[in-house]
Formats: sequence, structure tokens, C-alpha cells
Amino acid sequence: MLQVPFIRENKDLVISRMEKRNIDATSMINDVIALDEDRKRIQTELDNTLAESNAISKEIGNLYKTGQAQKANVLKEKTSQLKETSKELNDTLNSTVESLTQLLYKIPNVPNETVPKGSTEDDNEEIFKEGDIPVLHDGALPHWELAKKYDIIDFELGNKITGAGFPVYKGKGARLQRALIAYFLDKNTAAGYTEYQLPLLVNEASGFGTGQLPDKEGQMYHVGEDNLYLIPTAEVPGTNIFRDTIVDESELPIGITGYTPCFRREAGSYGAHVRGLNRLHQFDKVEILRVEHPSQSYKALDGMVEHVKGILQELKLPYRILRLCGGDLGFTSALTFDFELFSTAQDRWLEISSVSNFETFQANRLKLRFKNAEGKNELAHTLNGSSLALPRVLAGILENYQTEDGIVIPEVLQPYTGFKIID
RNA sequence: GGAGAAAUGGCAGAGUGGUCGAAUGCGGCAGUCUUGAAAACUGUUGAGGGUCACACCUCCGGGGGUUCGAAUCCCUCUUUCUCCGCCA
Repeated sequence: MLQVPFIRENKDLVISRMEKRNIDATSMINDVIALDEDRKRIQTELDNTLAESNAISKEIGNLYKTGQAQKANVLKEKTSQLKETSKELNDTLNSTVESLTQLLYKIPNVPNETVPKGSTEDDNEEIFKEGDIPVLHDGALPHWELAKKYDIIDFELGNKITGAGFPVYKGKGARLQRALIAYFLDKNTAAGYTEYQLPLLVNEASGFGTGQLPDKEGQMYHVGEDNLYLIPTAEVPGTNIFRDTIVDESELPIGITGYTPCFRREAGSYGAHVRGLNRLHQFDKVEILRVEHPSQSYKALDGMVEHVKGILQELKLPYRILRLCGGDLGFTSALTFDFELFSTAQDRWLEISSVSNFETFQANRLKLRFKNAEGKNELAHTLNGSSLALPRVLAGILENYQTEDGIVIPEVLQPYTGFKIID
């Protein structure tokens, strides 16, 4: 959620940057400013009424103490009018604040100046590409065929137990998945991130804090009985660690990492592109999150990109990095880099990581602040990224590392799997 | 799930109708002293709105009510603790 003072002081900038998202924000921004002025005006009026009424109450107290009950009773009559006025003003204030808040919920984050204007993923800007695309032997298979051939992932079994999008990993498939999780966590902790194990169900306030609620609740599975949501990403419980907190400037930067399953309803996405591991309702992911001083957050974002690059280099997988265009940029993000892995057997790029700087957009909802050098409380910046999302990395390994003798395990993973080939 | 108790500032903990945004202790910060540190002493130390700055307003788990006036009384929700039940 954007800060009203920021909107007020940077009106033209906000409107022009929103054009990158193909949004004409003019009327929304004007409404925000107008509503905020209303709010201030009503608030002041209410404050004055309350001040008067407080003063009278104090006087009544004194009169009673000095035995002047008659005079006190006269004053009491006066307050009933004030009470009525303040009640009305309070109602007006509440509805104004509510309108303002509802409007602010609808306004996405201001894109960074480097975000290209664009409407679809075709307008994303490729900024880096690395890794050799392997030449596969004749009869190379897509990962869902490989999964069946080597009996390491059973999609039909998942259908039976739960439904589509809940695969069952078996034997070396399960072990490879566990190896990847351990490997990612080790890489992240070696880079200074503190490992966390987080709740997989979150309450409304948490969903609100990171921006999933109120508008995107259809993406999450909801447990109605207890009004809890299954997490779509570790970003939600991980970032909400810091909800309603004021950290000391010396504690920054904060880096945490965590492995969690992720649950996404993915309503409405069906078709050829969701075959196999490409799009699931339940998948595993290792996430990295940072809380940064505003002056350091873009440097930190670059650092996260470099970190993820390092992992993909070690895995020797072909990948590219995209700078997302305004149209593809998430609601809460100011700048996002997507990592895509080339799936050789499918001949297409698969998104495996998304690294974003949210600036103060989440912090404002979370009330995540730090005490700055002047002793003032200031909103911190939050960032996060996948490091990495499991299924598509697994798909990429299966497809890119397949040989006629079986699937070779990348060298860095062998200490984790305990085997060198799936055959 | 049943019965009871509780929720106050970073922490501990007073406060049961008016001058309480809140005693006191610890912690934090600044200063005095010291070569430096510790100790001791002195001062300072919640958040938000509002203002050029003051004033002023709101907040004692959340919401509602009683009252001229609520941290304090009533209702309700949530959470925590204790006992019982169940249980990985």
C-alpha cells in the first residue's frame, strides 16, 4: 500500500510511472488526495470537539469535589450536545478513512524507473543469459515421460489421493527433491541467510500484510472452519515475522531463508503448458527474504540476483534473467527479475525464480519500521526471491541431464542424493 | 472439547471511576566522574494523527456499551496460562 504523503508529494511521478503498468491512475490519485484532505478536516473538527468536551468533564470533576453539584449539573447538559456532534463526526471520519483505505488497496506499487513499459510477458526484457543448452540424444523425452520411465514421480497416484496438480514423488525422485531442498538451504545459509521453519497456514492479518488479501484471496486455499489460508509462498509467513515491529537500524539488513510447500489454487489455468511439473497446486520452494534500509535495497536486490545466478551456475543449467515489464509486474512489486530455465525437451523457458523489491509497499501494510539515525521511525524495504522453486528445477534437471543410460545427477547434488544416476 | 485465571510501555510490574499516557524496577540513550571501562550519580526514553512549531486529539489485547468523565464498571470476541479430556 502506498503512503498518502508520498502520493501527495509525488503525484505526477506516480501517475507517469503507473503508465508502465498501462494504468491511468489520474483519477485514483486525485481521489486519494481529496479523501485525505477530507480526513484531515474532519479529524481536526472532531479533535476540537473532543478537546472541549474533555475540558468540561475536567471542570465537572472539580465542581463535584468542591461541592458545587448544581453548577456541575448545568455543565452536564452542555456536554450532551458535544457528544452528539462528536459521534456524528466520528462516523463521518470512519467512513472517510474506510473509503480512502479501500482506494489505496486498489493502487499497485509504483514501478521502478528501469521497469520497461509493456503489457504481456513478451515485453519483458532479457538482461542476461548463461549456460549451454545440451544437445540431447535421439528419443529424448519431456520430464513427465521420464518420470514415468524411471518411476520417480506418479501423477495419477496424486490424482487419486487428492486431484490434479498434487504429484507423488517416489524413490530417487523423492530423494532428489530432498537433496535439492537441502542444497538450496545450505547455499542460502552460507550466504548469510538464517534458516526458518515457518507455519504453512496463516491468518487474515498475515495475508493482508503481504498483499494477498483482500483482492487475491481466490489464489489461496482457505480453511473456512478456522479462517486460515494455506500459504502460496513462504513470503507470506516469512515477511509477517516483521509485522508490527520496529527494528533497530543496526539490525539491518536481515536475511532469512526457509523451505516450505506452497499451495496455489491456480483457478482457470489449464492446458498443454501445465503438463507434468510445469504448474502444480502443491509444490516445494526455498525462499530468501530480506529486510533492508531503503538506501541499500537495490544493492541488495542485485545481490540476490547474483546469489541465484551462482546456484544455477553450480547446477550447470541454462537460464536467462528477465526484467519484468510493467504489465507483468506483480501488484506489490516495484522491480522484479525473473529467472527462467531452458527446458530442452519441451523447447521452452520455465520460470524458476522471481526476485523482487517491494520497497515500502509491504512494510506500510505490515507497519515494519526501523529507528533511523535521527531516532525517527521509518518504513523499511522488503525483498524476496525464490532460491529456488523445486518442480521446474527438477523438470530442468531431468530433461537437460538425460542420457541414453539414465539421468545424470549434477555433481554438486551428488553428496546430497547419494547416487550419481537415475536409471 | 470442559472448568478456572489473566491480557498495561523493550521487559518486569503497580494502578479498580476524574489531575493516568500511566508509579516503580530493569534495560536503552545522553551527561558527570575516569587515561579508558565498570560502578555510582544526574537527566532522558512508547506509537499514531495534527501543526512552520506549539496547542490539541487518539491508543492500557480487538470491538461495542454505561457515565459529564473509563486502563479502572458491563457485554462480546481473540489470545495466553493452569487443571481435566484427547493426542503426533
